[in-house]
Amino acid sequence: MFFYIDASNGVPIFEQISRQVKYAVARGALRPQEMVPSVRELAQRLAVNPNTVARAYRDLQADDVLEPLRGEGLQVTRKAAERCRRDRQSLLRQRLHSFVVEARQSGLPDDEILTLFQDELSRQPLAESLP
Amino acid sequence: MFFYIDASNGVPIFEQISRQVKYAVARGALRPQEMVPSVRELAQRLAVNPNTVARAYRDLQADDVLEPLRGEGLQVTRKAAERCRRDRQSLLRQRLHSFVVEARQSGLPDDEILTLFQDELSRQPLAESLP
Amino acid sequence: MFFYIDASNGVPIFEQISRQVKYAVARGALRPQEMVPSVRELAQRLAVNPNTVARAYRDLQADDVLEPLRGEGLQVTRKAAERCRRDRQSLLRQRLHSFVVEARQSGLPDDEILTLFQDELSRQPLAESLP
Amino acid sequence: MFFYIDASNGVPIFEQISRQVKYAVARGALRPQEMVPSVRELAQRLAVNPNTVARAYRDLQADDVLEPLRGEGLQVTRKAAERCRRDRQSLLRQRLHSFVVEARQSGLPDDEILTLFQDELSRQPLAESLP
DNA sequence: GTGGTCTAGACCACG
DNA sequence: GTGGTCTAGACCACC
Repeated sequence: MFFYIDASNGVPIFEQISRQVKYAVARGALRPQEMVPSVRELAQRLAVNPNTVARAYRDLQADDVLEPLRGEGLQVTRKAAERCRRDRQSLLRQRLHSFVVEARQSGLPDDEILTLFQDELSRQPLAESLP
Repeated sequence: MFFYIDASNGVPIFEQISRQVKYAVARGALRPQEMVPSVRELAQRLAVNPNTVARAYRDLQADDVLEPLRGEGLQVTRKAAERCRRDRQSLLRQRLHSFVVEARQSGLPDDEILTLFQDELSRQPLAESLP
Repeated sequence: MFFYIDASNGVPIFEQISRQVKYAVARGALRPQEMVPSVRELAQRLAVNPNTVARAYRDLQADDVLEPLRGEGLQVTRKAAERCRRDRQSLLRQRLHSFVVEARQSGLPDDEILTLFQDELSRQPLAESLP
Repeated sequence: MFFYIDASNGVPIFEQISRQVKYAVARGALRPQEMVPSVRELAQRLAVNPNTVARAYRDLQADDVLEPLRGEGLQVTRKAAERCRRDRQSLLRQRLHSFVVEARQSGLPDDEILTLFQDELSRQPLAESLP
């Protein structure tokens, strides 16, 4: 299974879903031409409203990451891999940017920001972050 | 002065205000016993509705960062400095945590995460981040 | 139902609402996991602005009495019952305390204070106080 | 000295002052024809804005409890004693009434309300309540 | 449908 | 002058 939803996260659920699909494609866990789970199935698995999954899939189609396979469901597009790697980079950059802006505004000195960052990296071993 | 609001930020304005007050206290730009700008004045300065500022100030009272001086306005509490430094640490930690979780999930290798981070730090010189 | 608002009471409406929710939970009229009326519905029922109800509900979330069920509404938290019973006790104690302080300061002898109290208790039969 | 102000009480300061003057008259600590302290002096003693004391004195004049003695200050009126005893009774009744209403609404059983009351009475020995 | 944010403007209490 | 409450109504995001 390739993702995990945190309902008390502030980030909208539909966006968590669509991002994680992109990330899965970016890192090769989901390959072009492969089918994604049906709306119903995924909704049940994540204990989430089907509308929410549908919305995520809709967004992913708009981004040319998924495309319908007539009557069969949705599959990852051919160009998805490249696109998702680009998106991953820019999504992360963007989050990082806003974090650094805030950290700077807060007046925390650079060395302490760096310490926080290294702490965090070492606290999250790679293994547990890919359930 | 110590406020900078970004209306197209996703983060609610009232929360940007209350955070920045906390940060200002945390870094010593605003000291215990000092008065904060009046609701009306700050509202005008930020081109924002007075109710929005009032809400931020109300939240800060609930967090024991501000207290009323009857008929005079609001002042920073005695214990605010300590509290705000703690809050700053935990607010930033929290944002960093969710970033690292996402970066890891995205499958981006650690060295590239680090590169992103260093890029961002060097791209935002200290001077321009405290307007 | 469990609300009765007195607009000419001095006590702000939003606070009357949040208190009564707590009391309803404390006495078991509203149980953990149960949904509270929607903001709009309650506002209409009490002939009050929706913002006012929203504020009460916001305060209750801050007190961990309510929690959002995304897109569904607000429900009473699991720990609410215990918390509300404690709050009820302390809210009433506090009011009683300030009353007794004032009664004593006024120089009214203890036996007359007691008489006032008993009068009041017998004048408000239980039936009419839970409309 | 016959009263004591609690600034963090919710009750407006000017009202605390005027009530306590009435109570002092009611219990005979302040007698008809006696002078009350000047606005300035009392304001300084209570560490309060002179306007606040002035407002209290204004209200007391409107209630015929104080009257000006040309150029000398304010004195307690002849009819004040009777009037203040009446007011004391009705002020306390009123507070008690709203307390009982709330206690009943809260669903706390009568015997527990009574227990709270007795606790409070025994916890505040007469001596310390008249500083 | 739900709650959340924001604006605009009125009114009040306090000092 | 200060903050606080309330109303009215618009707009948005989420489910």
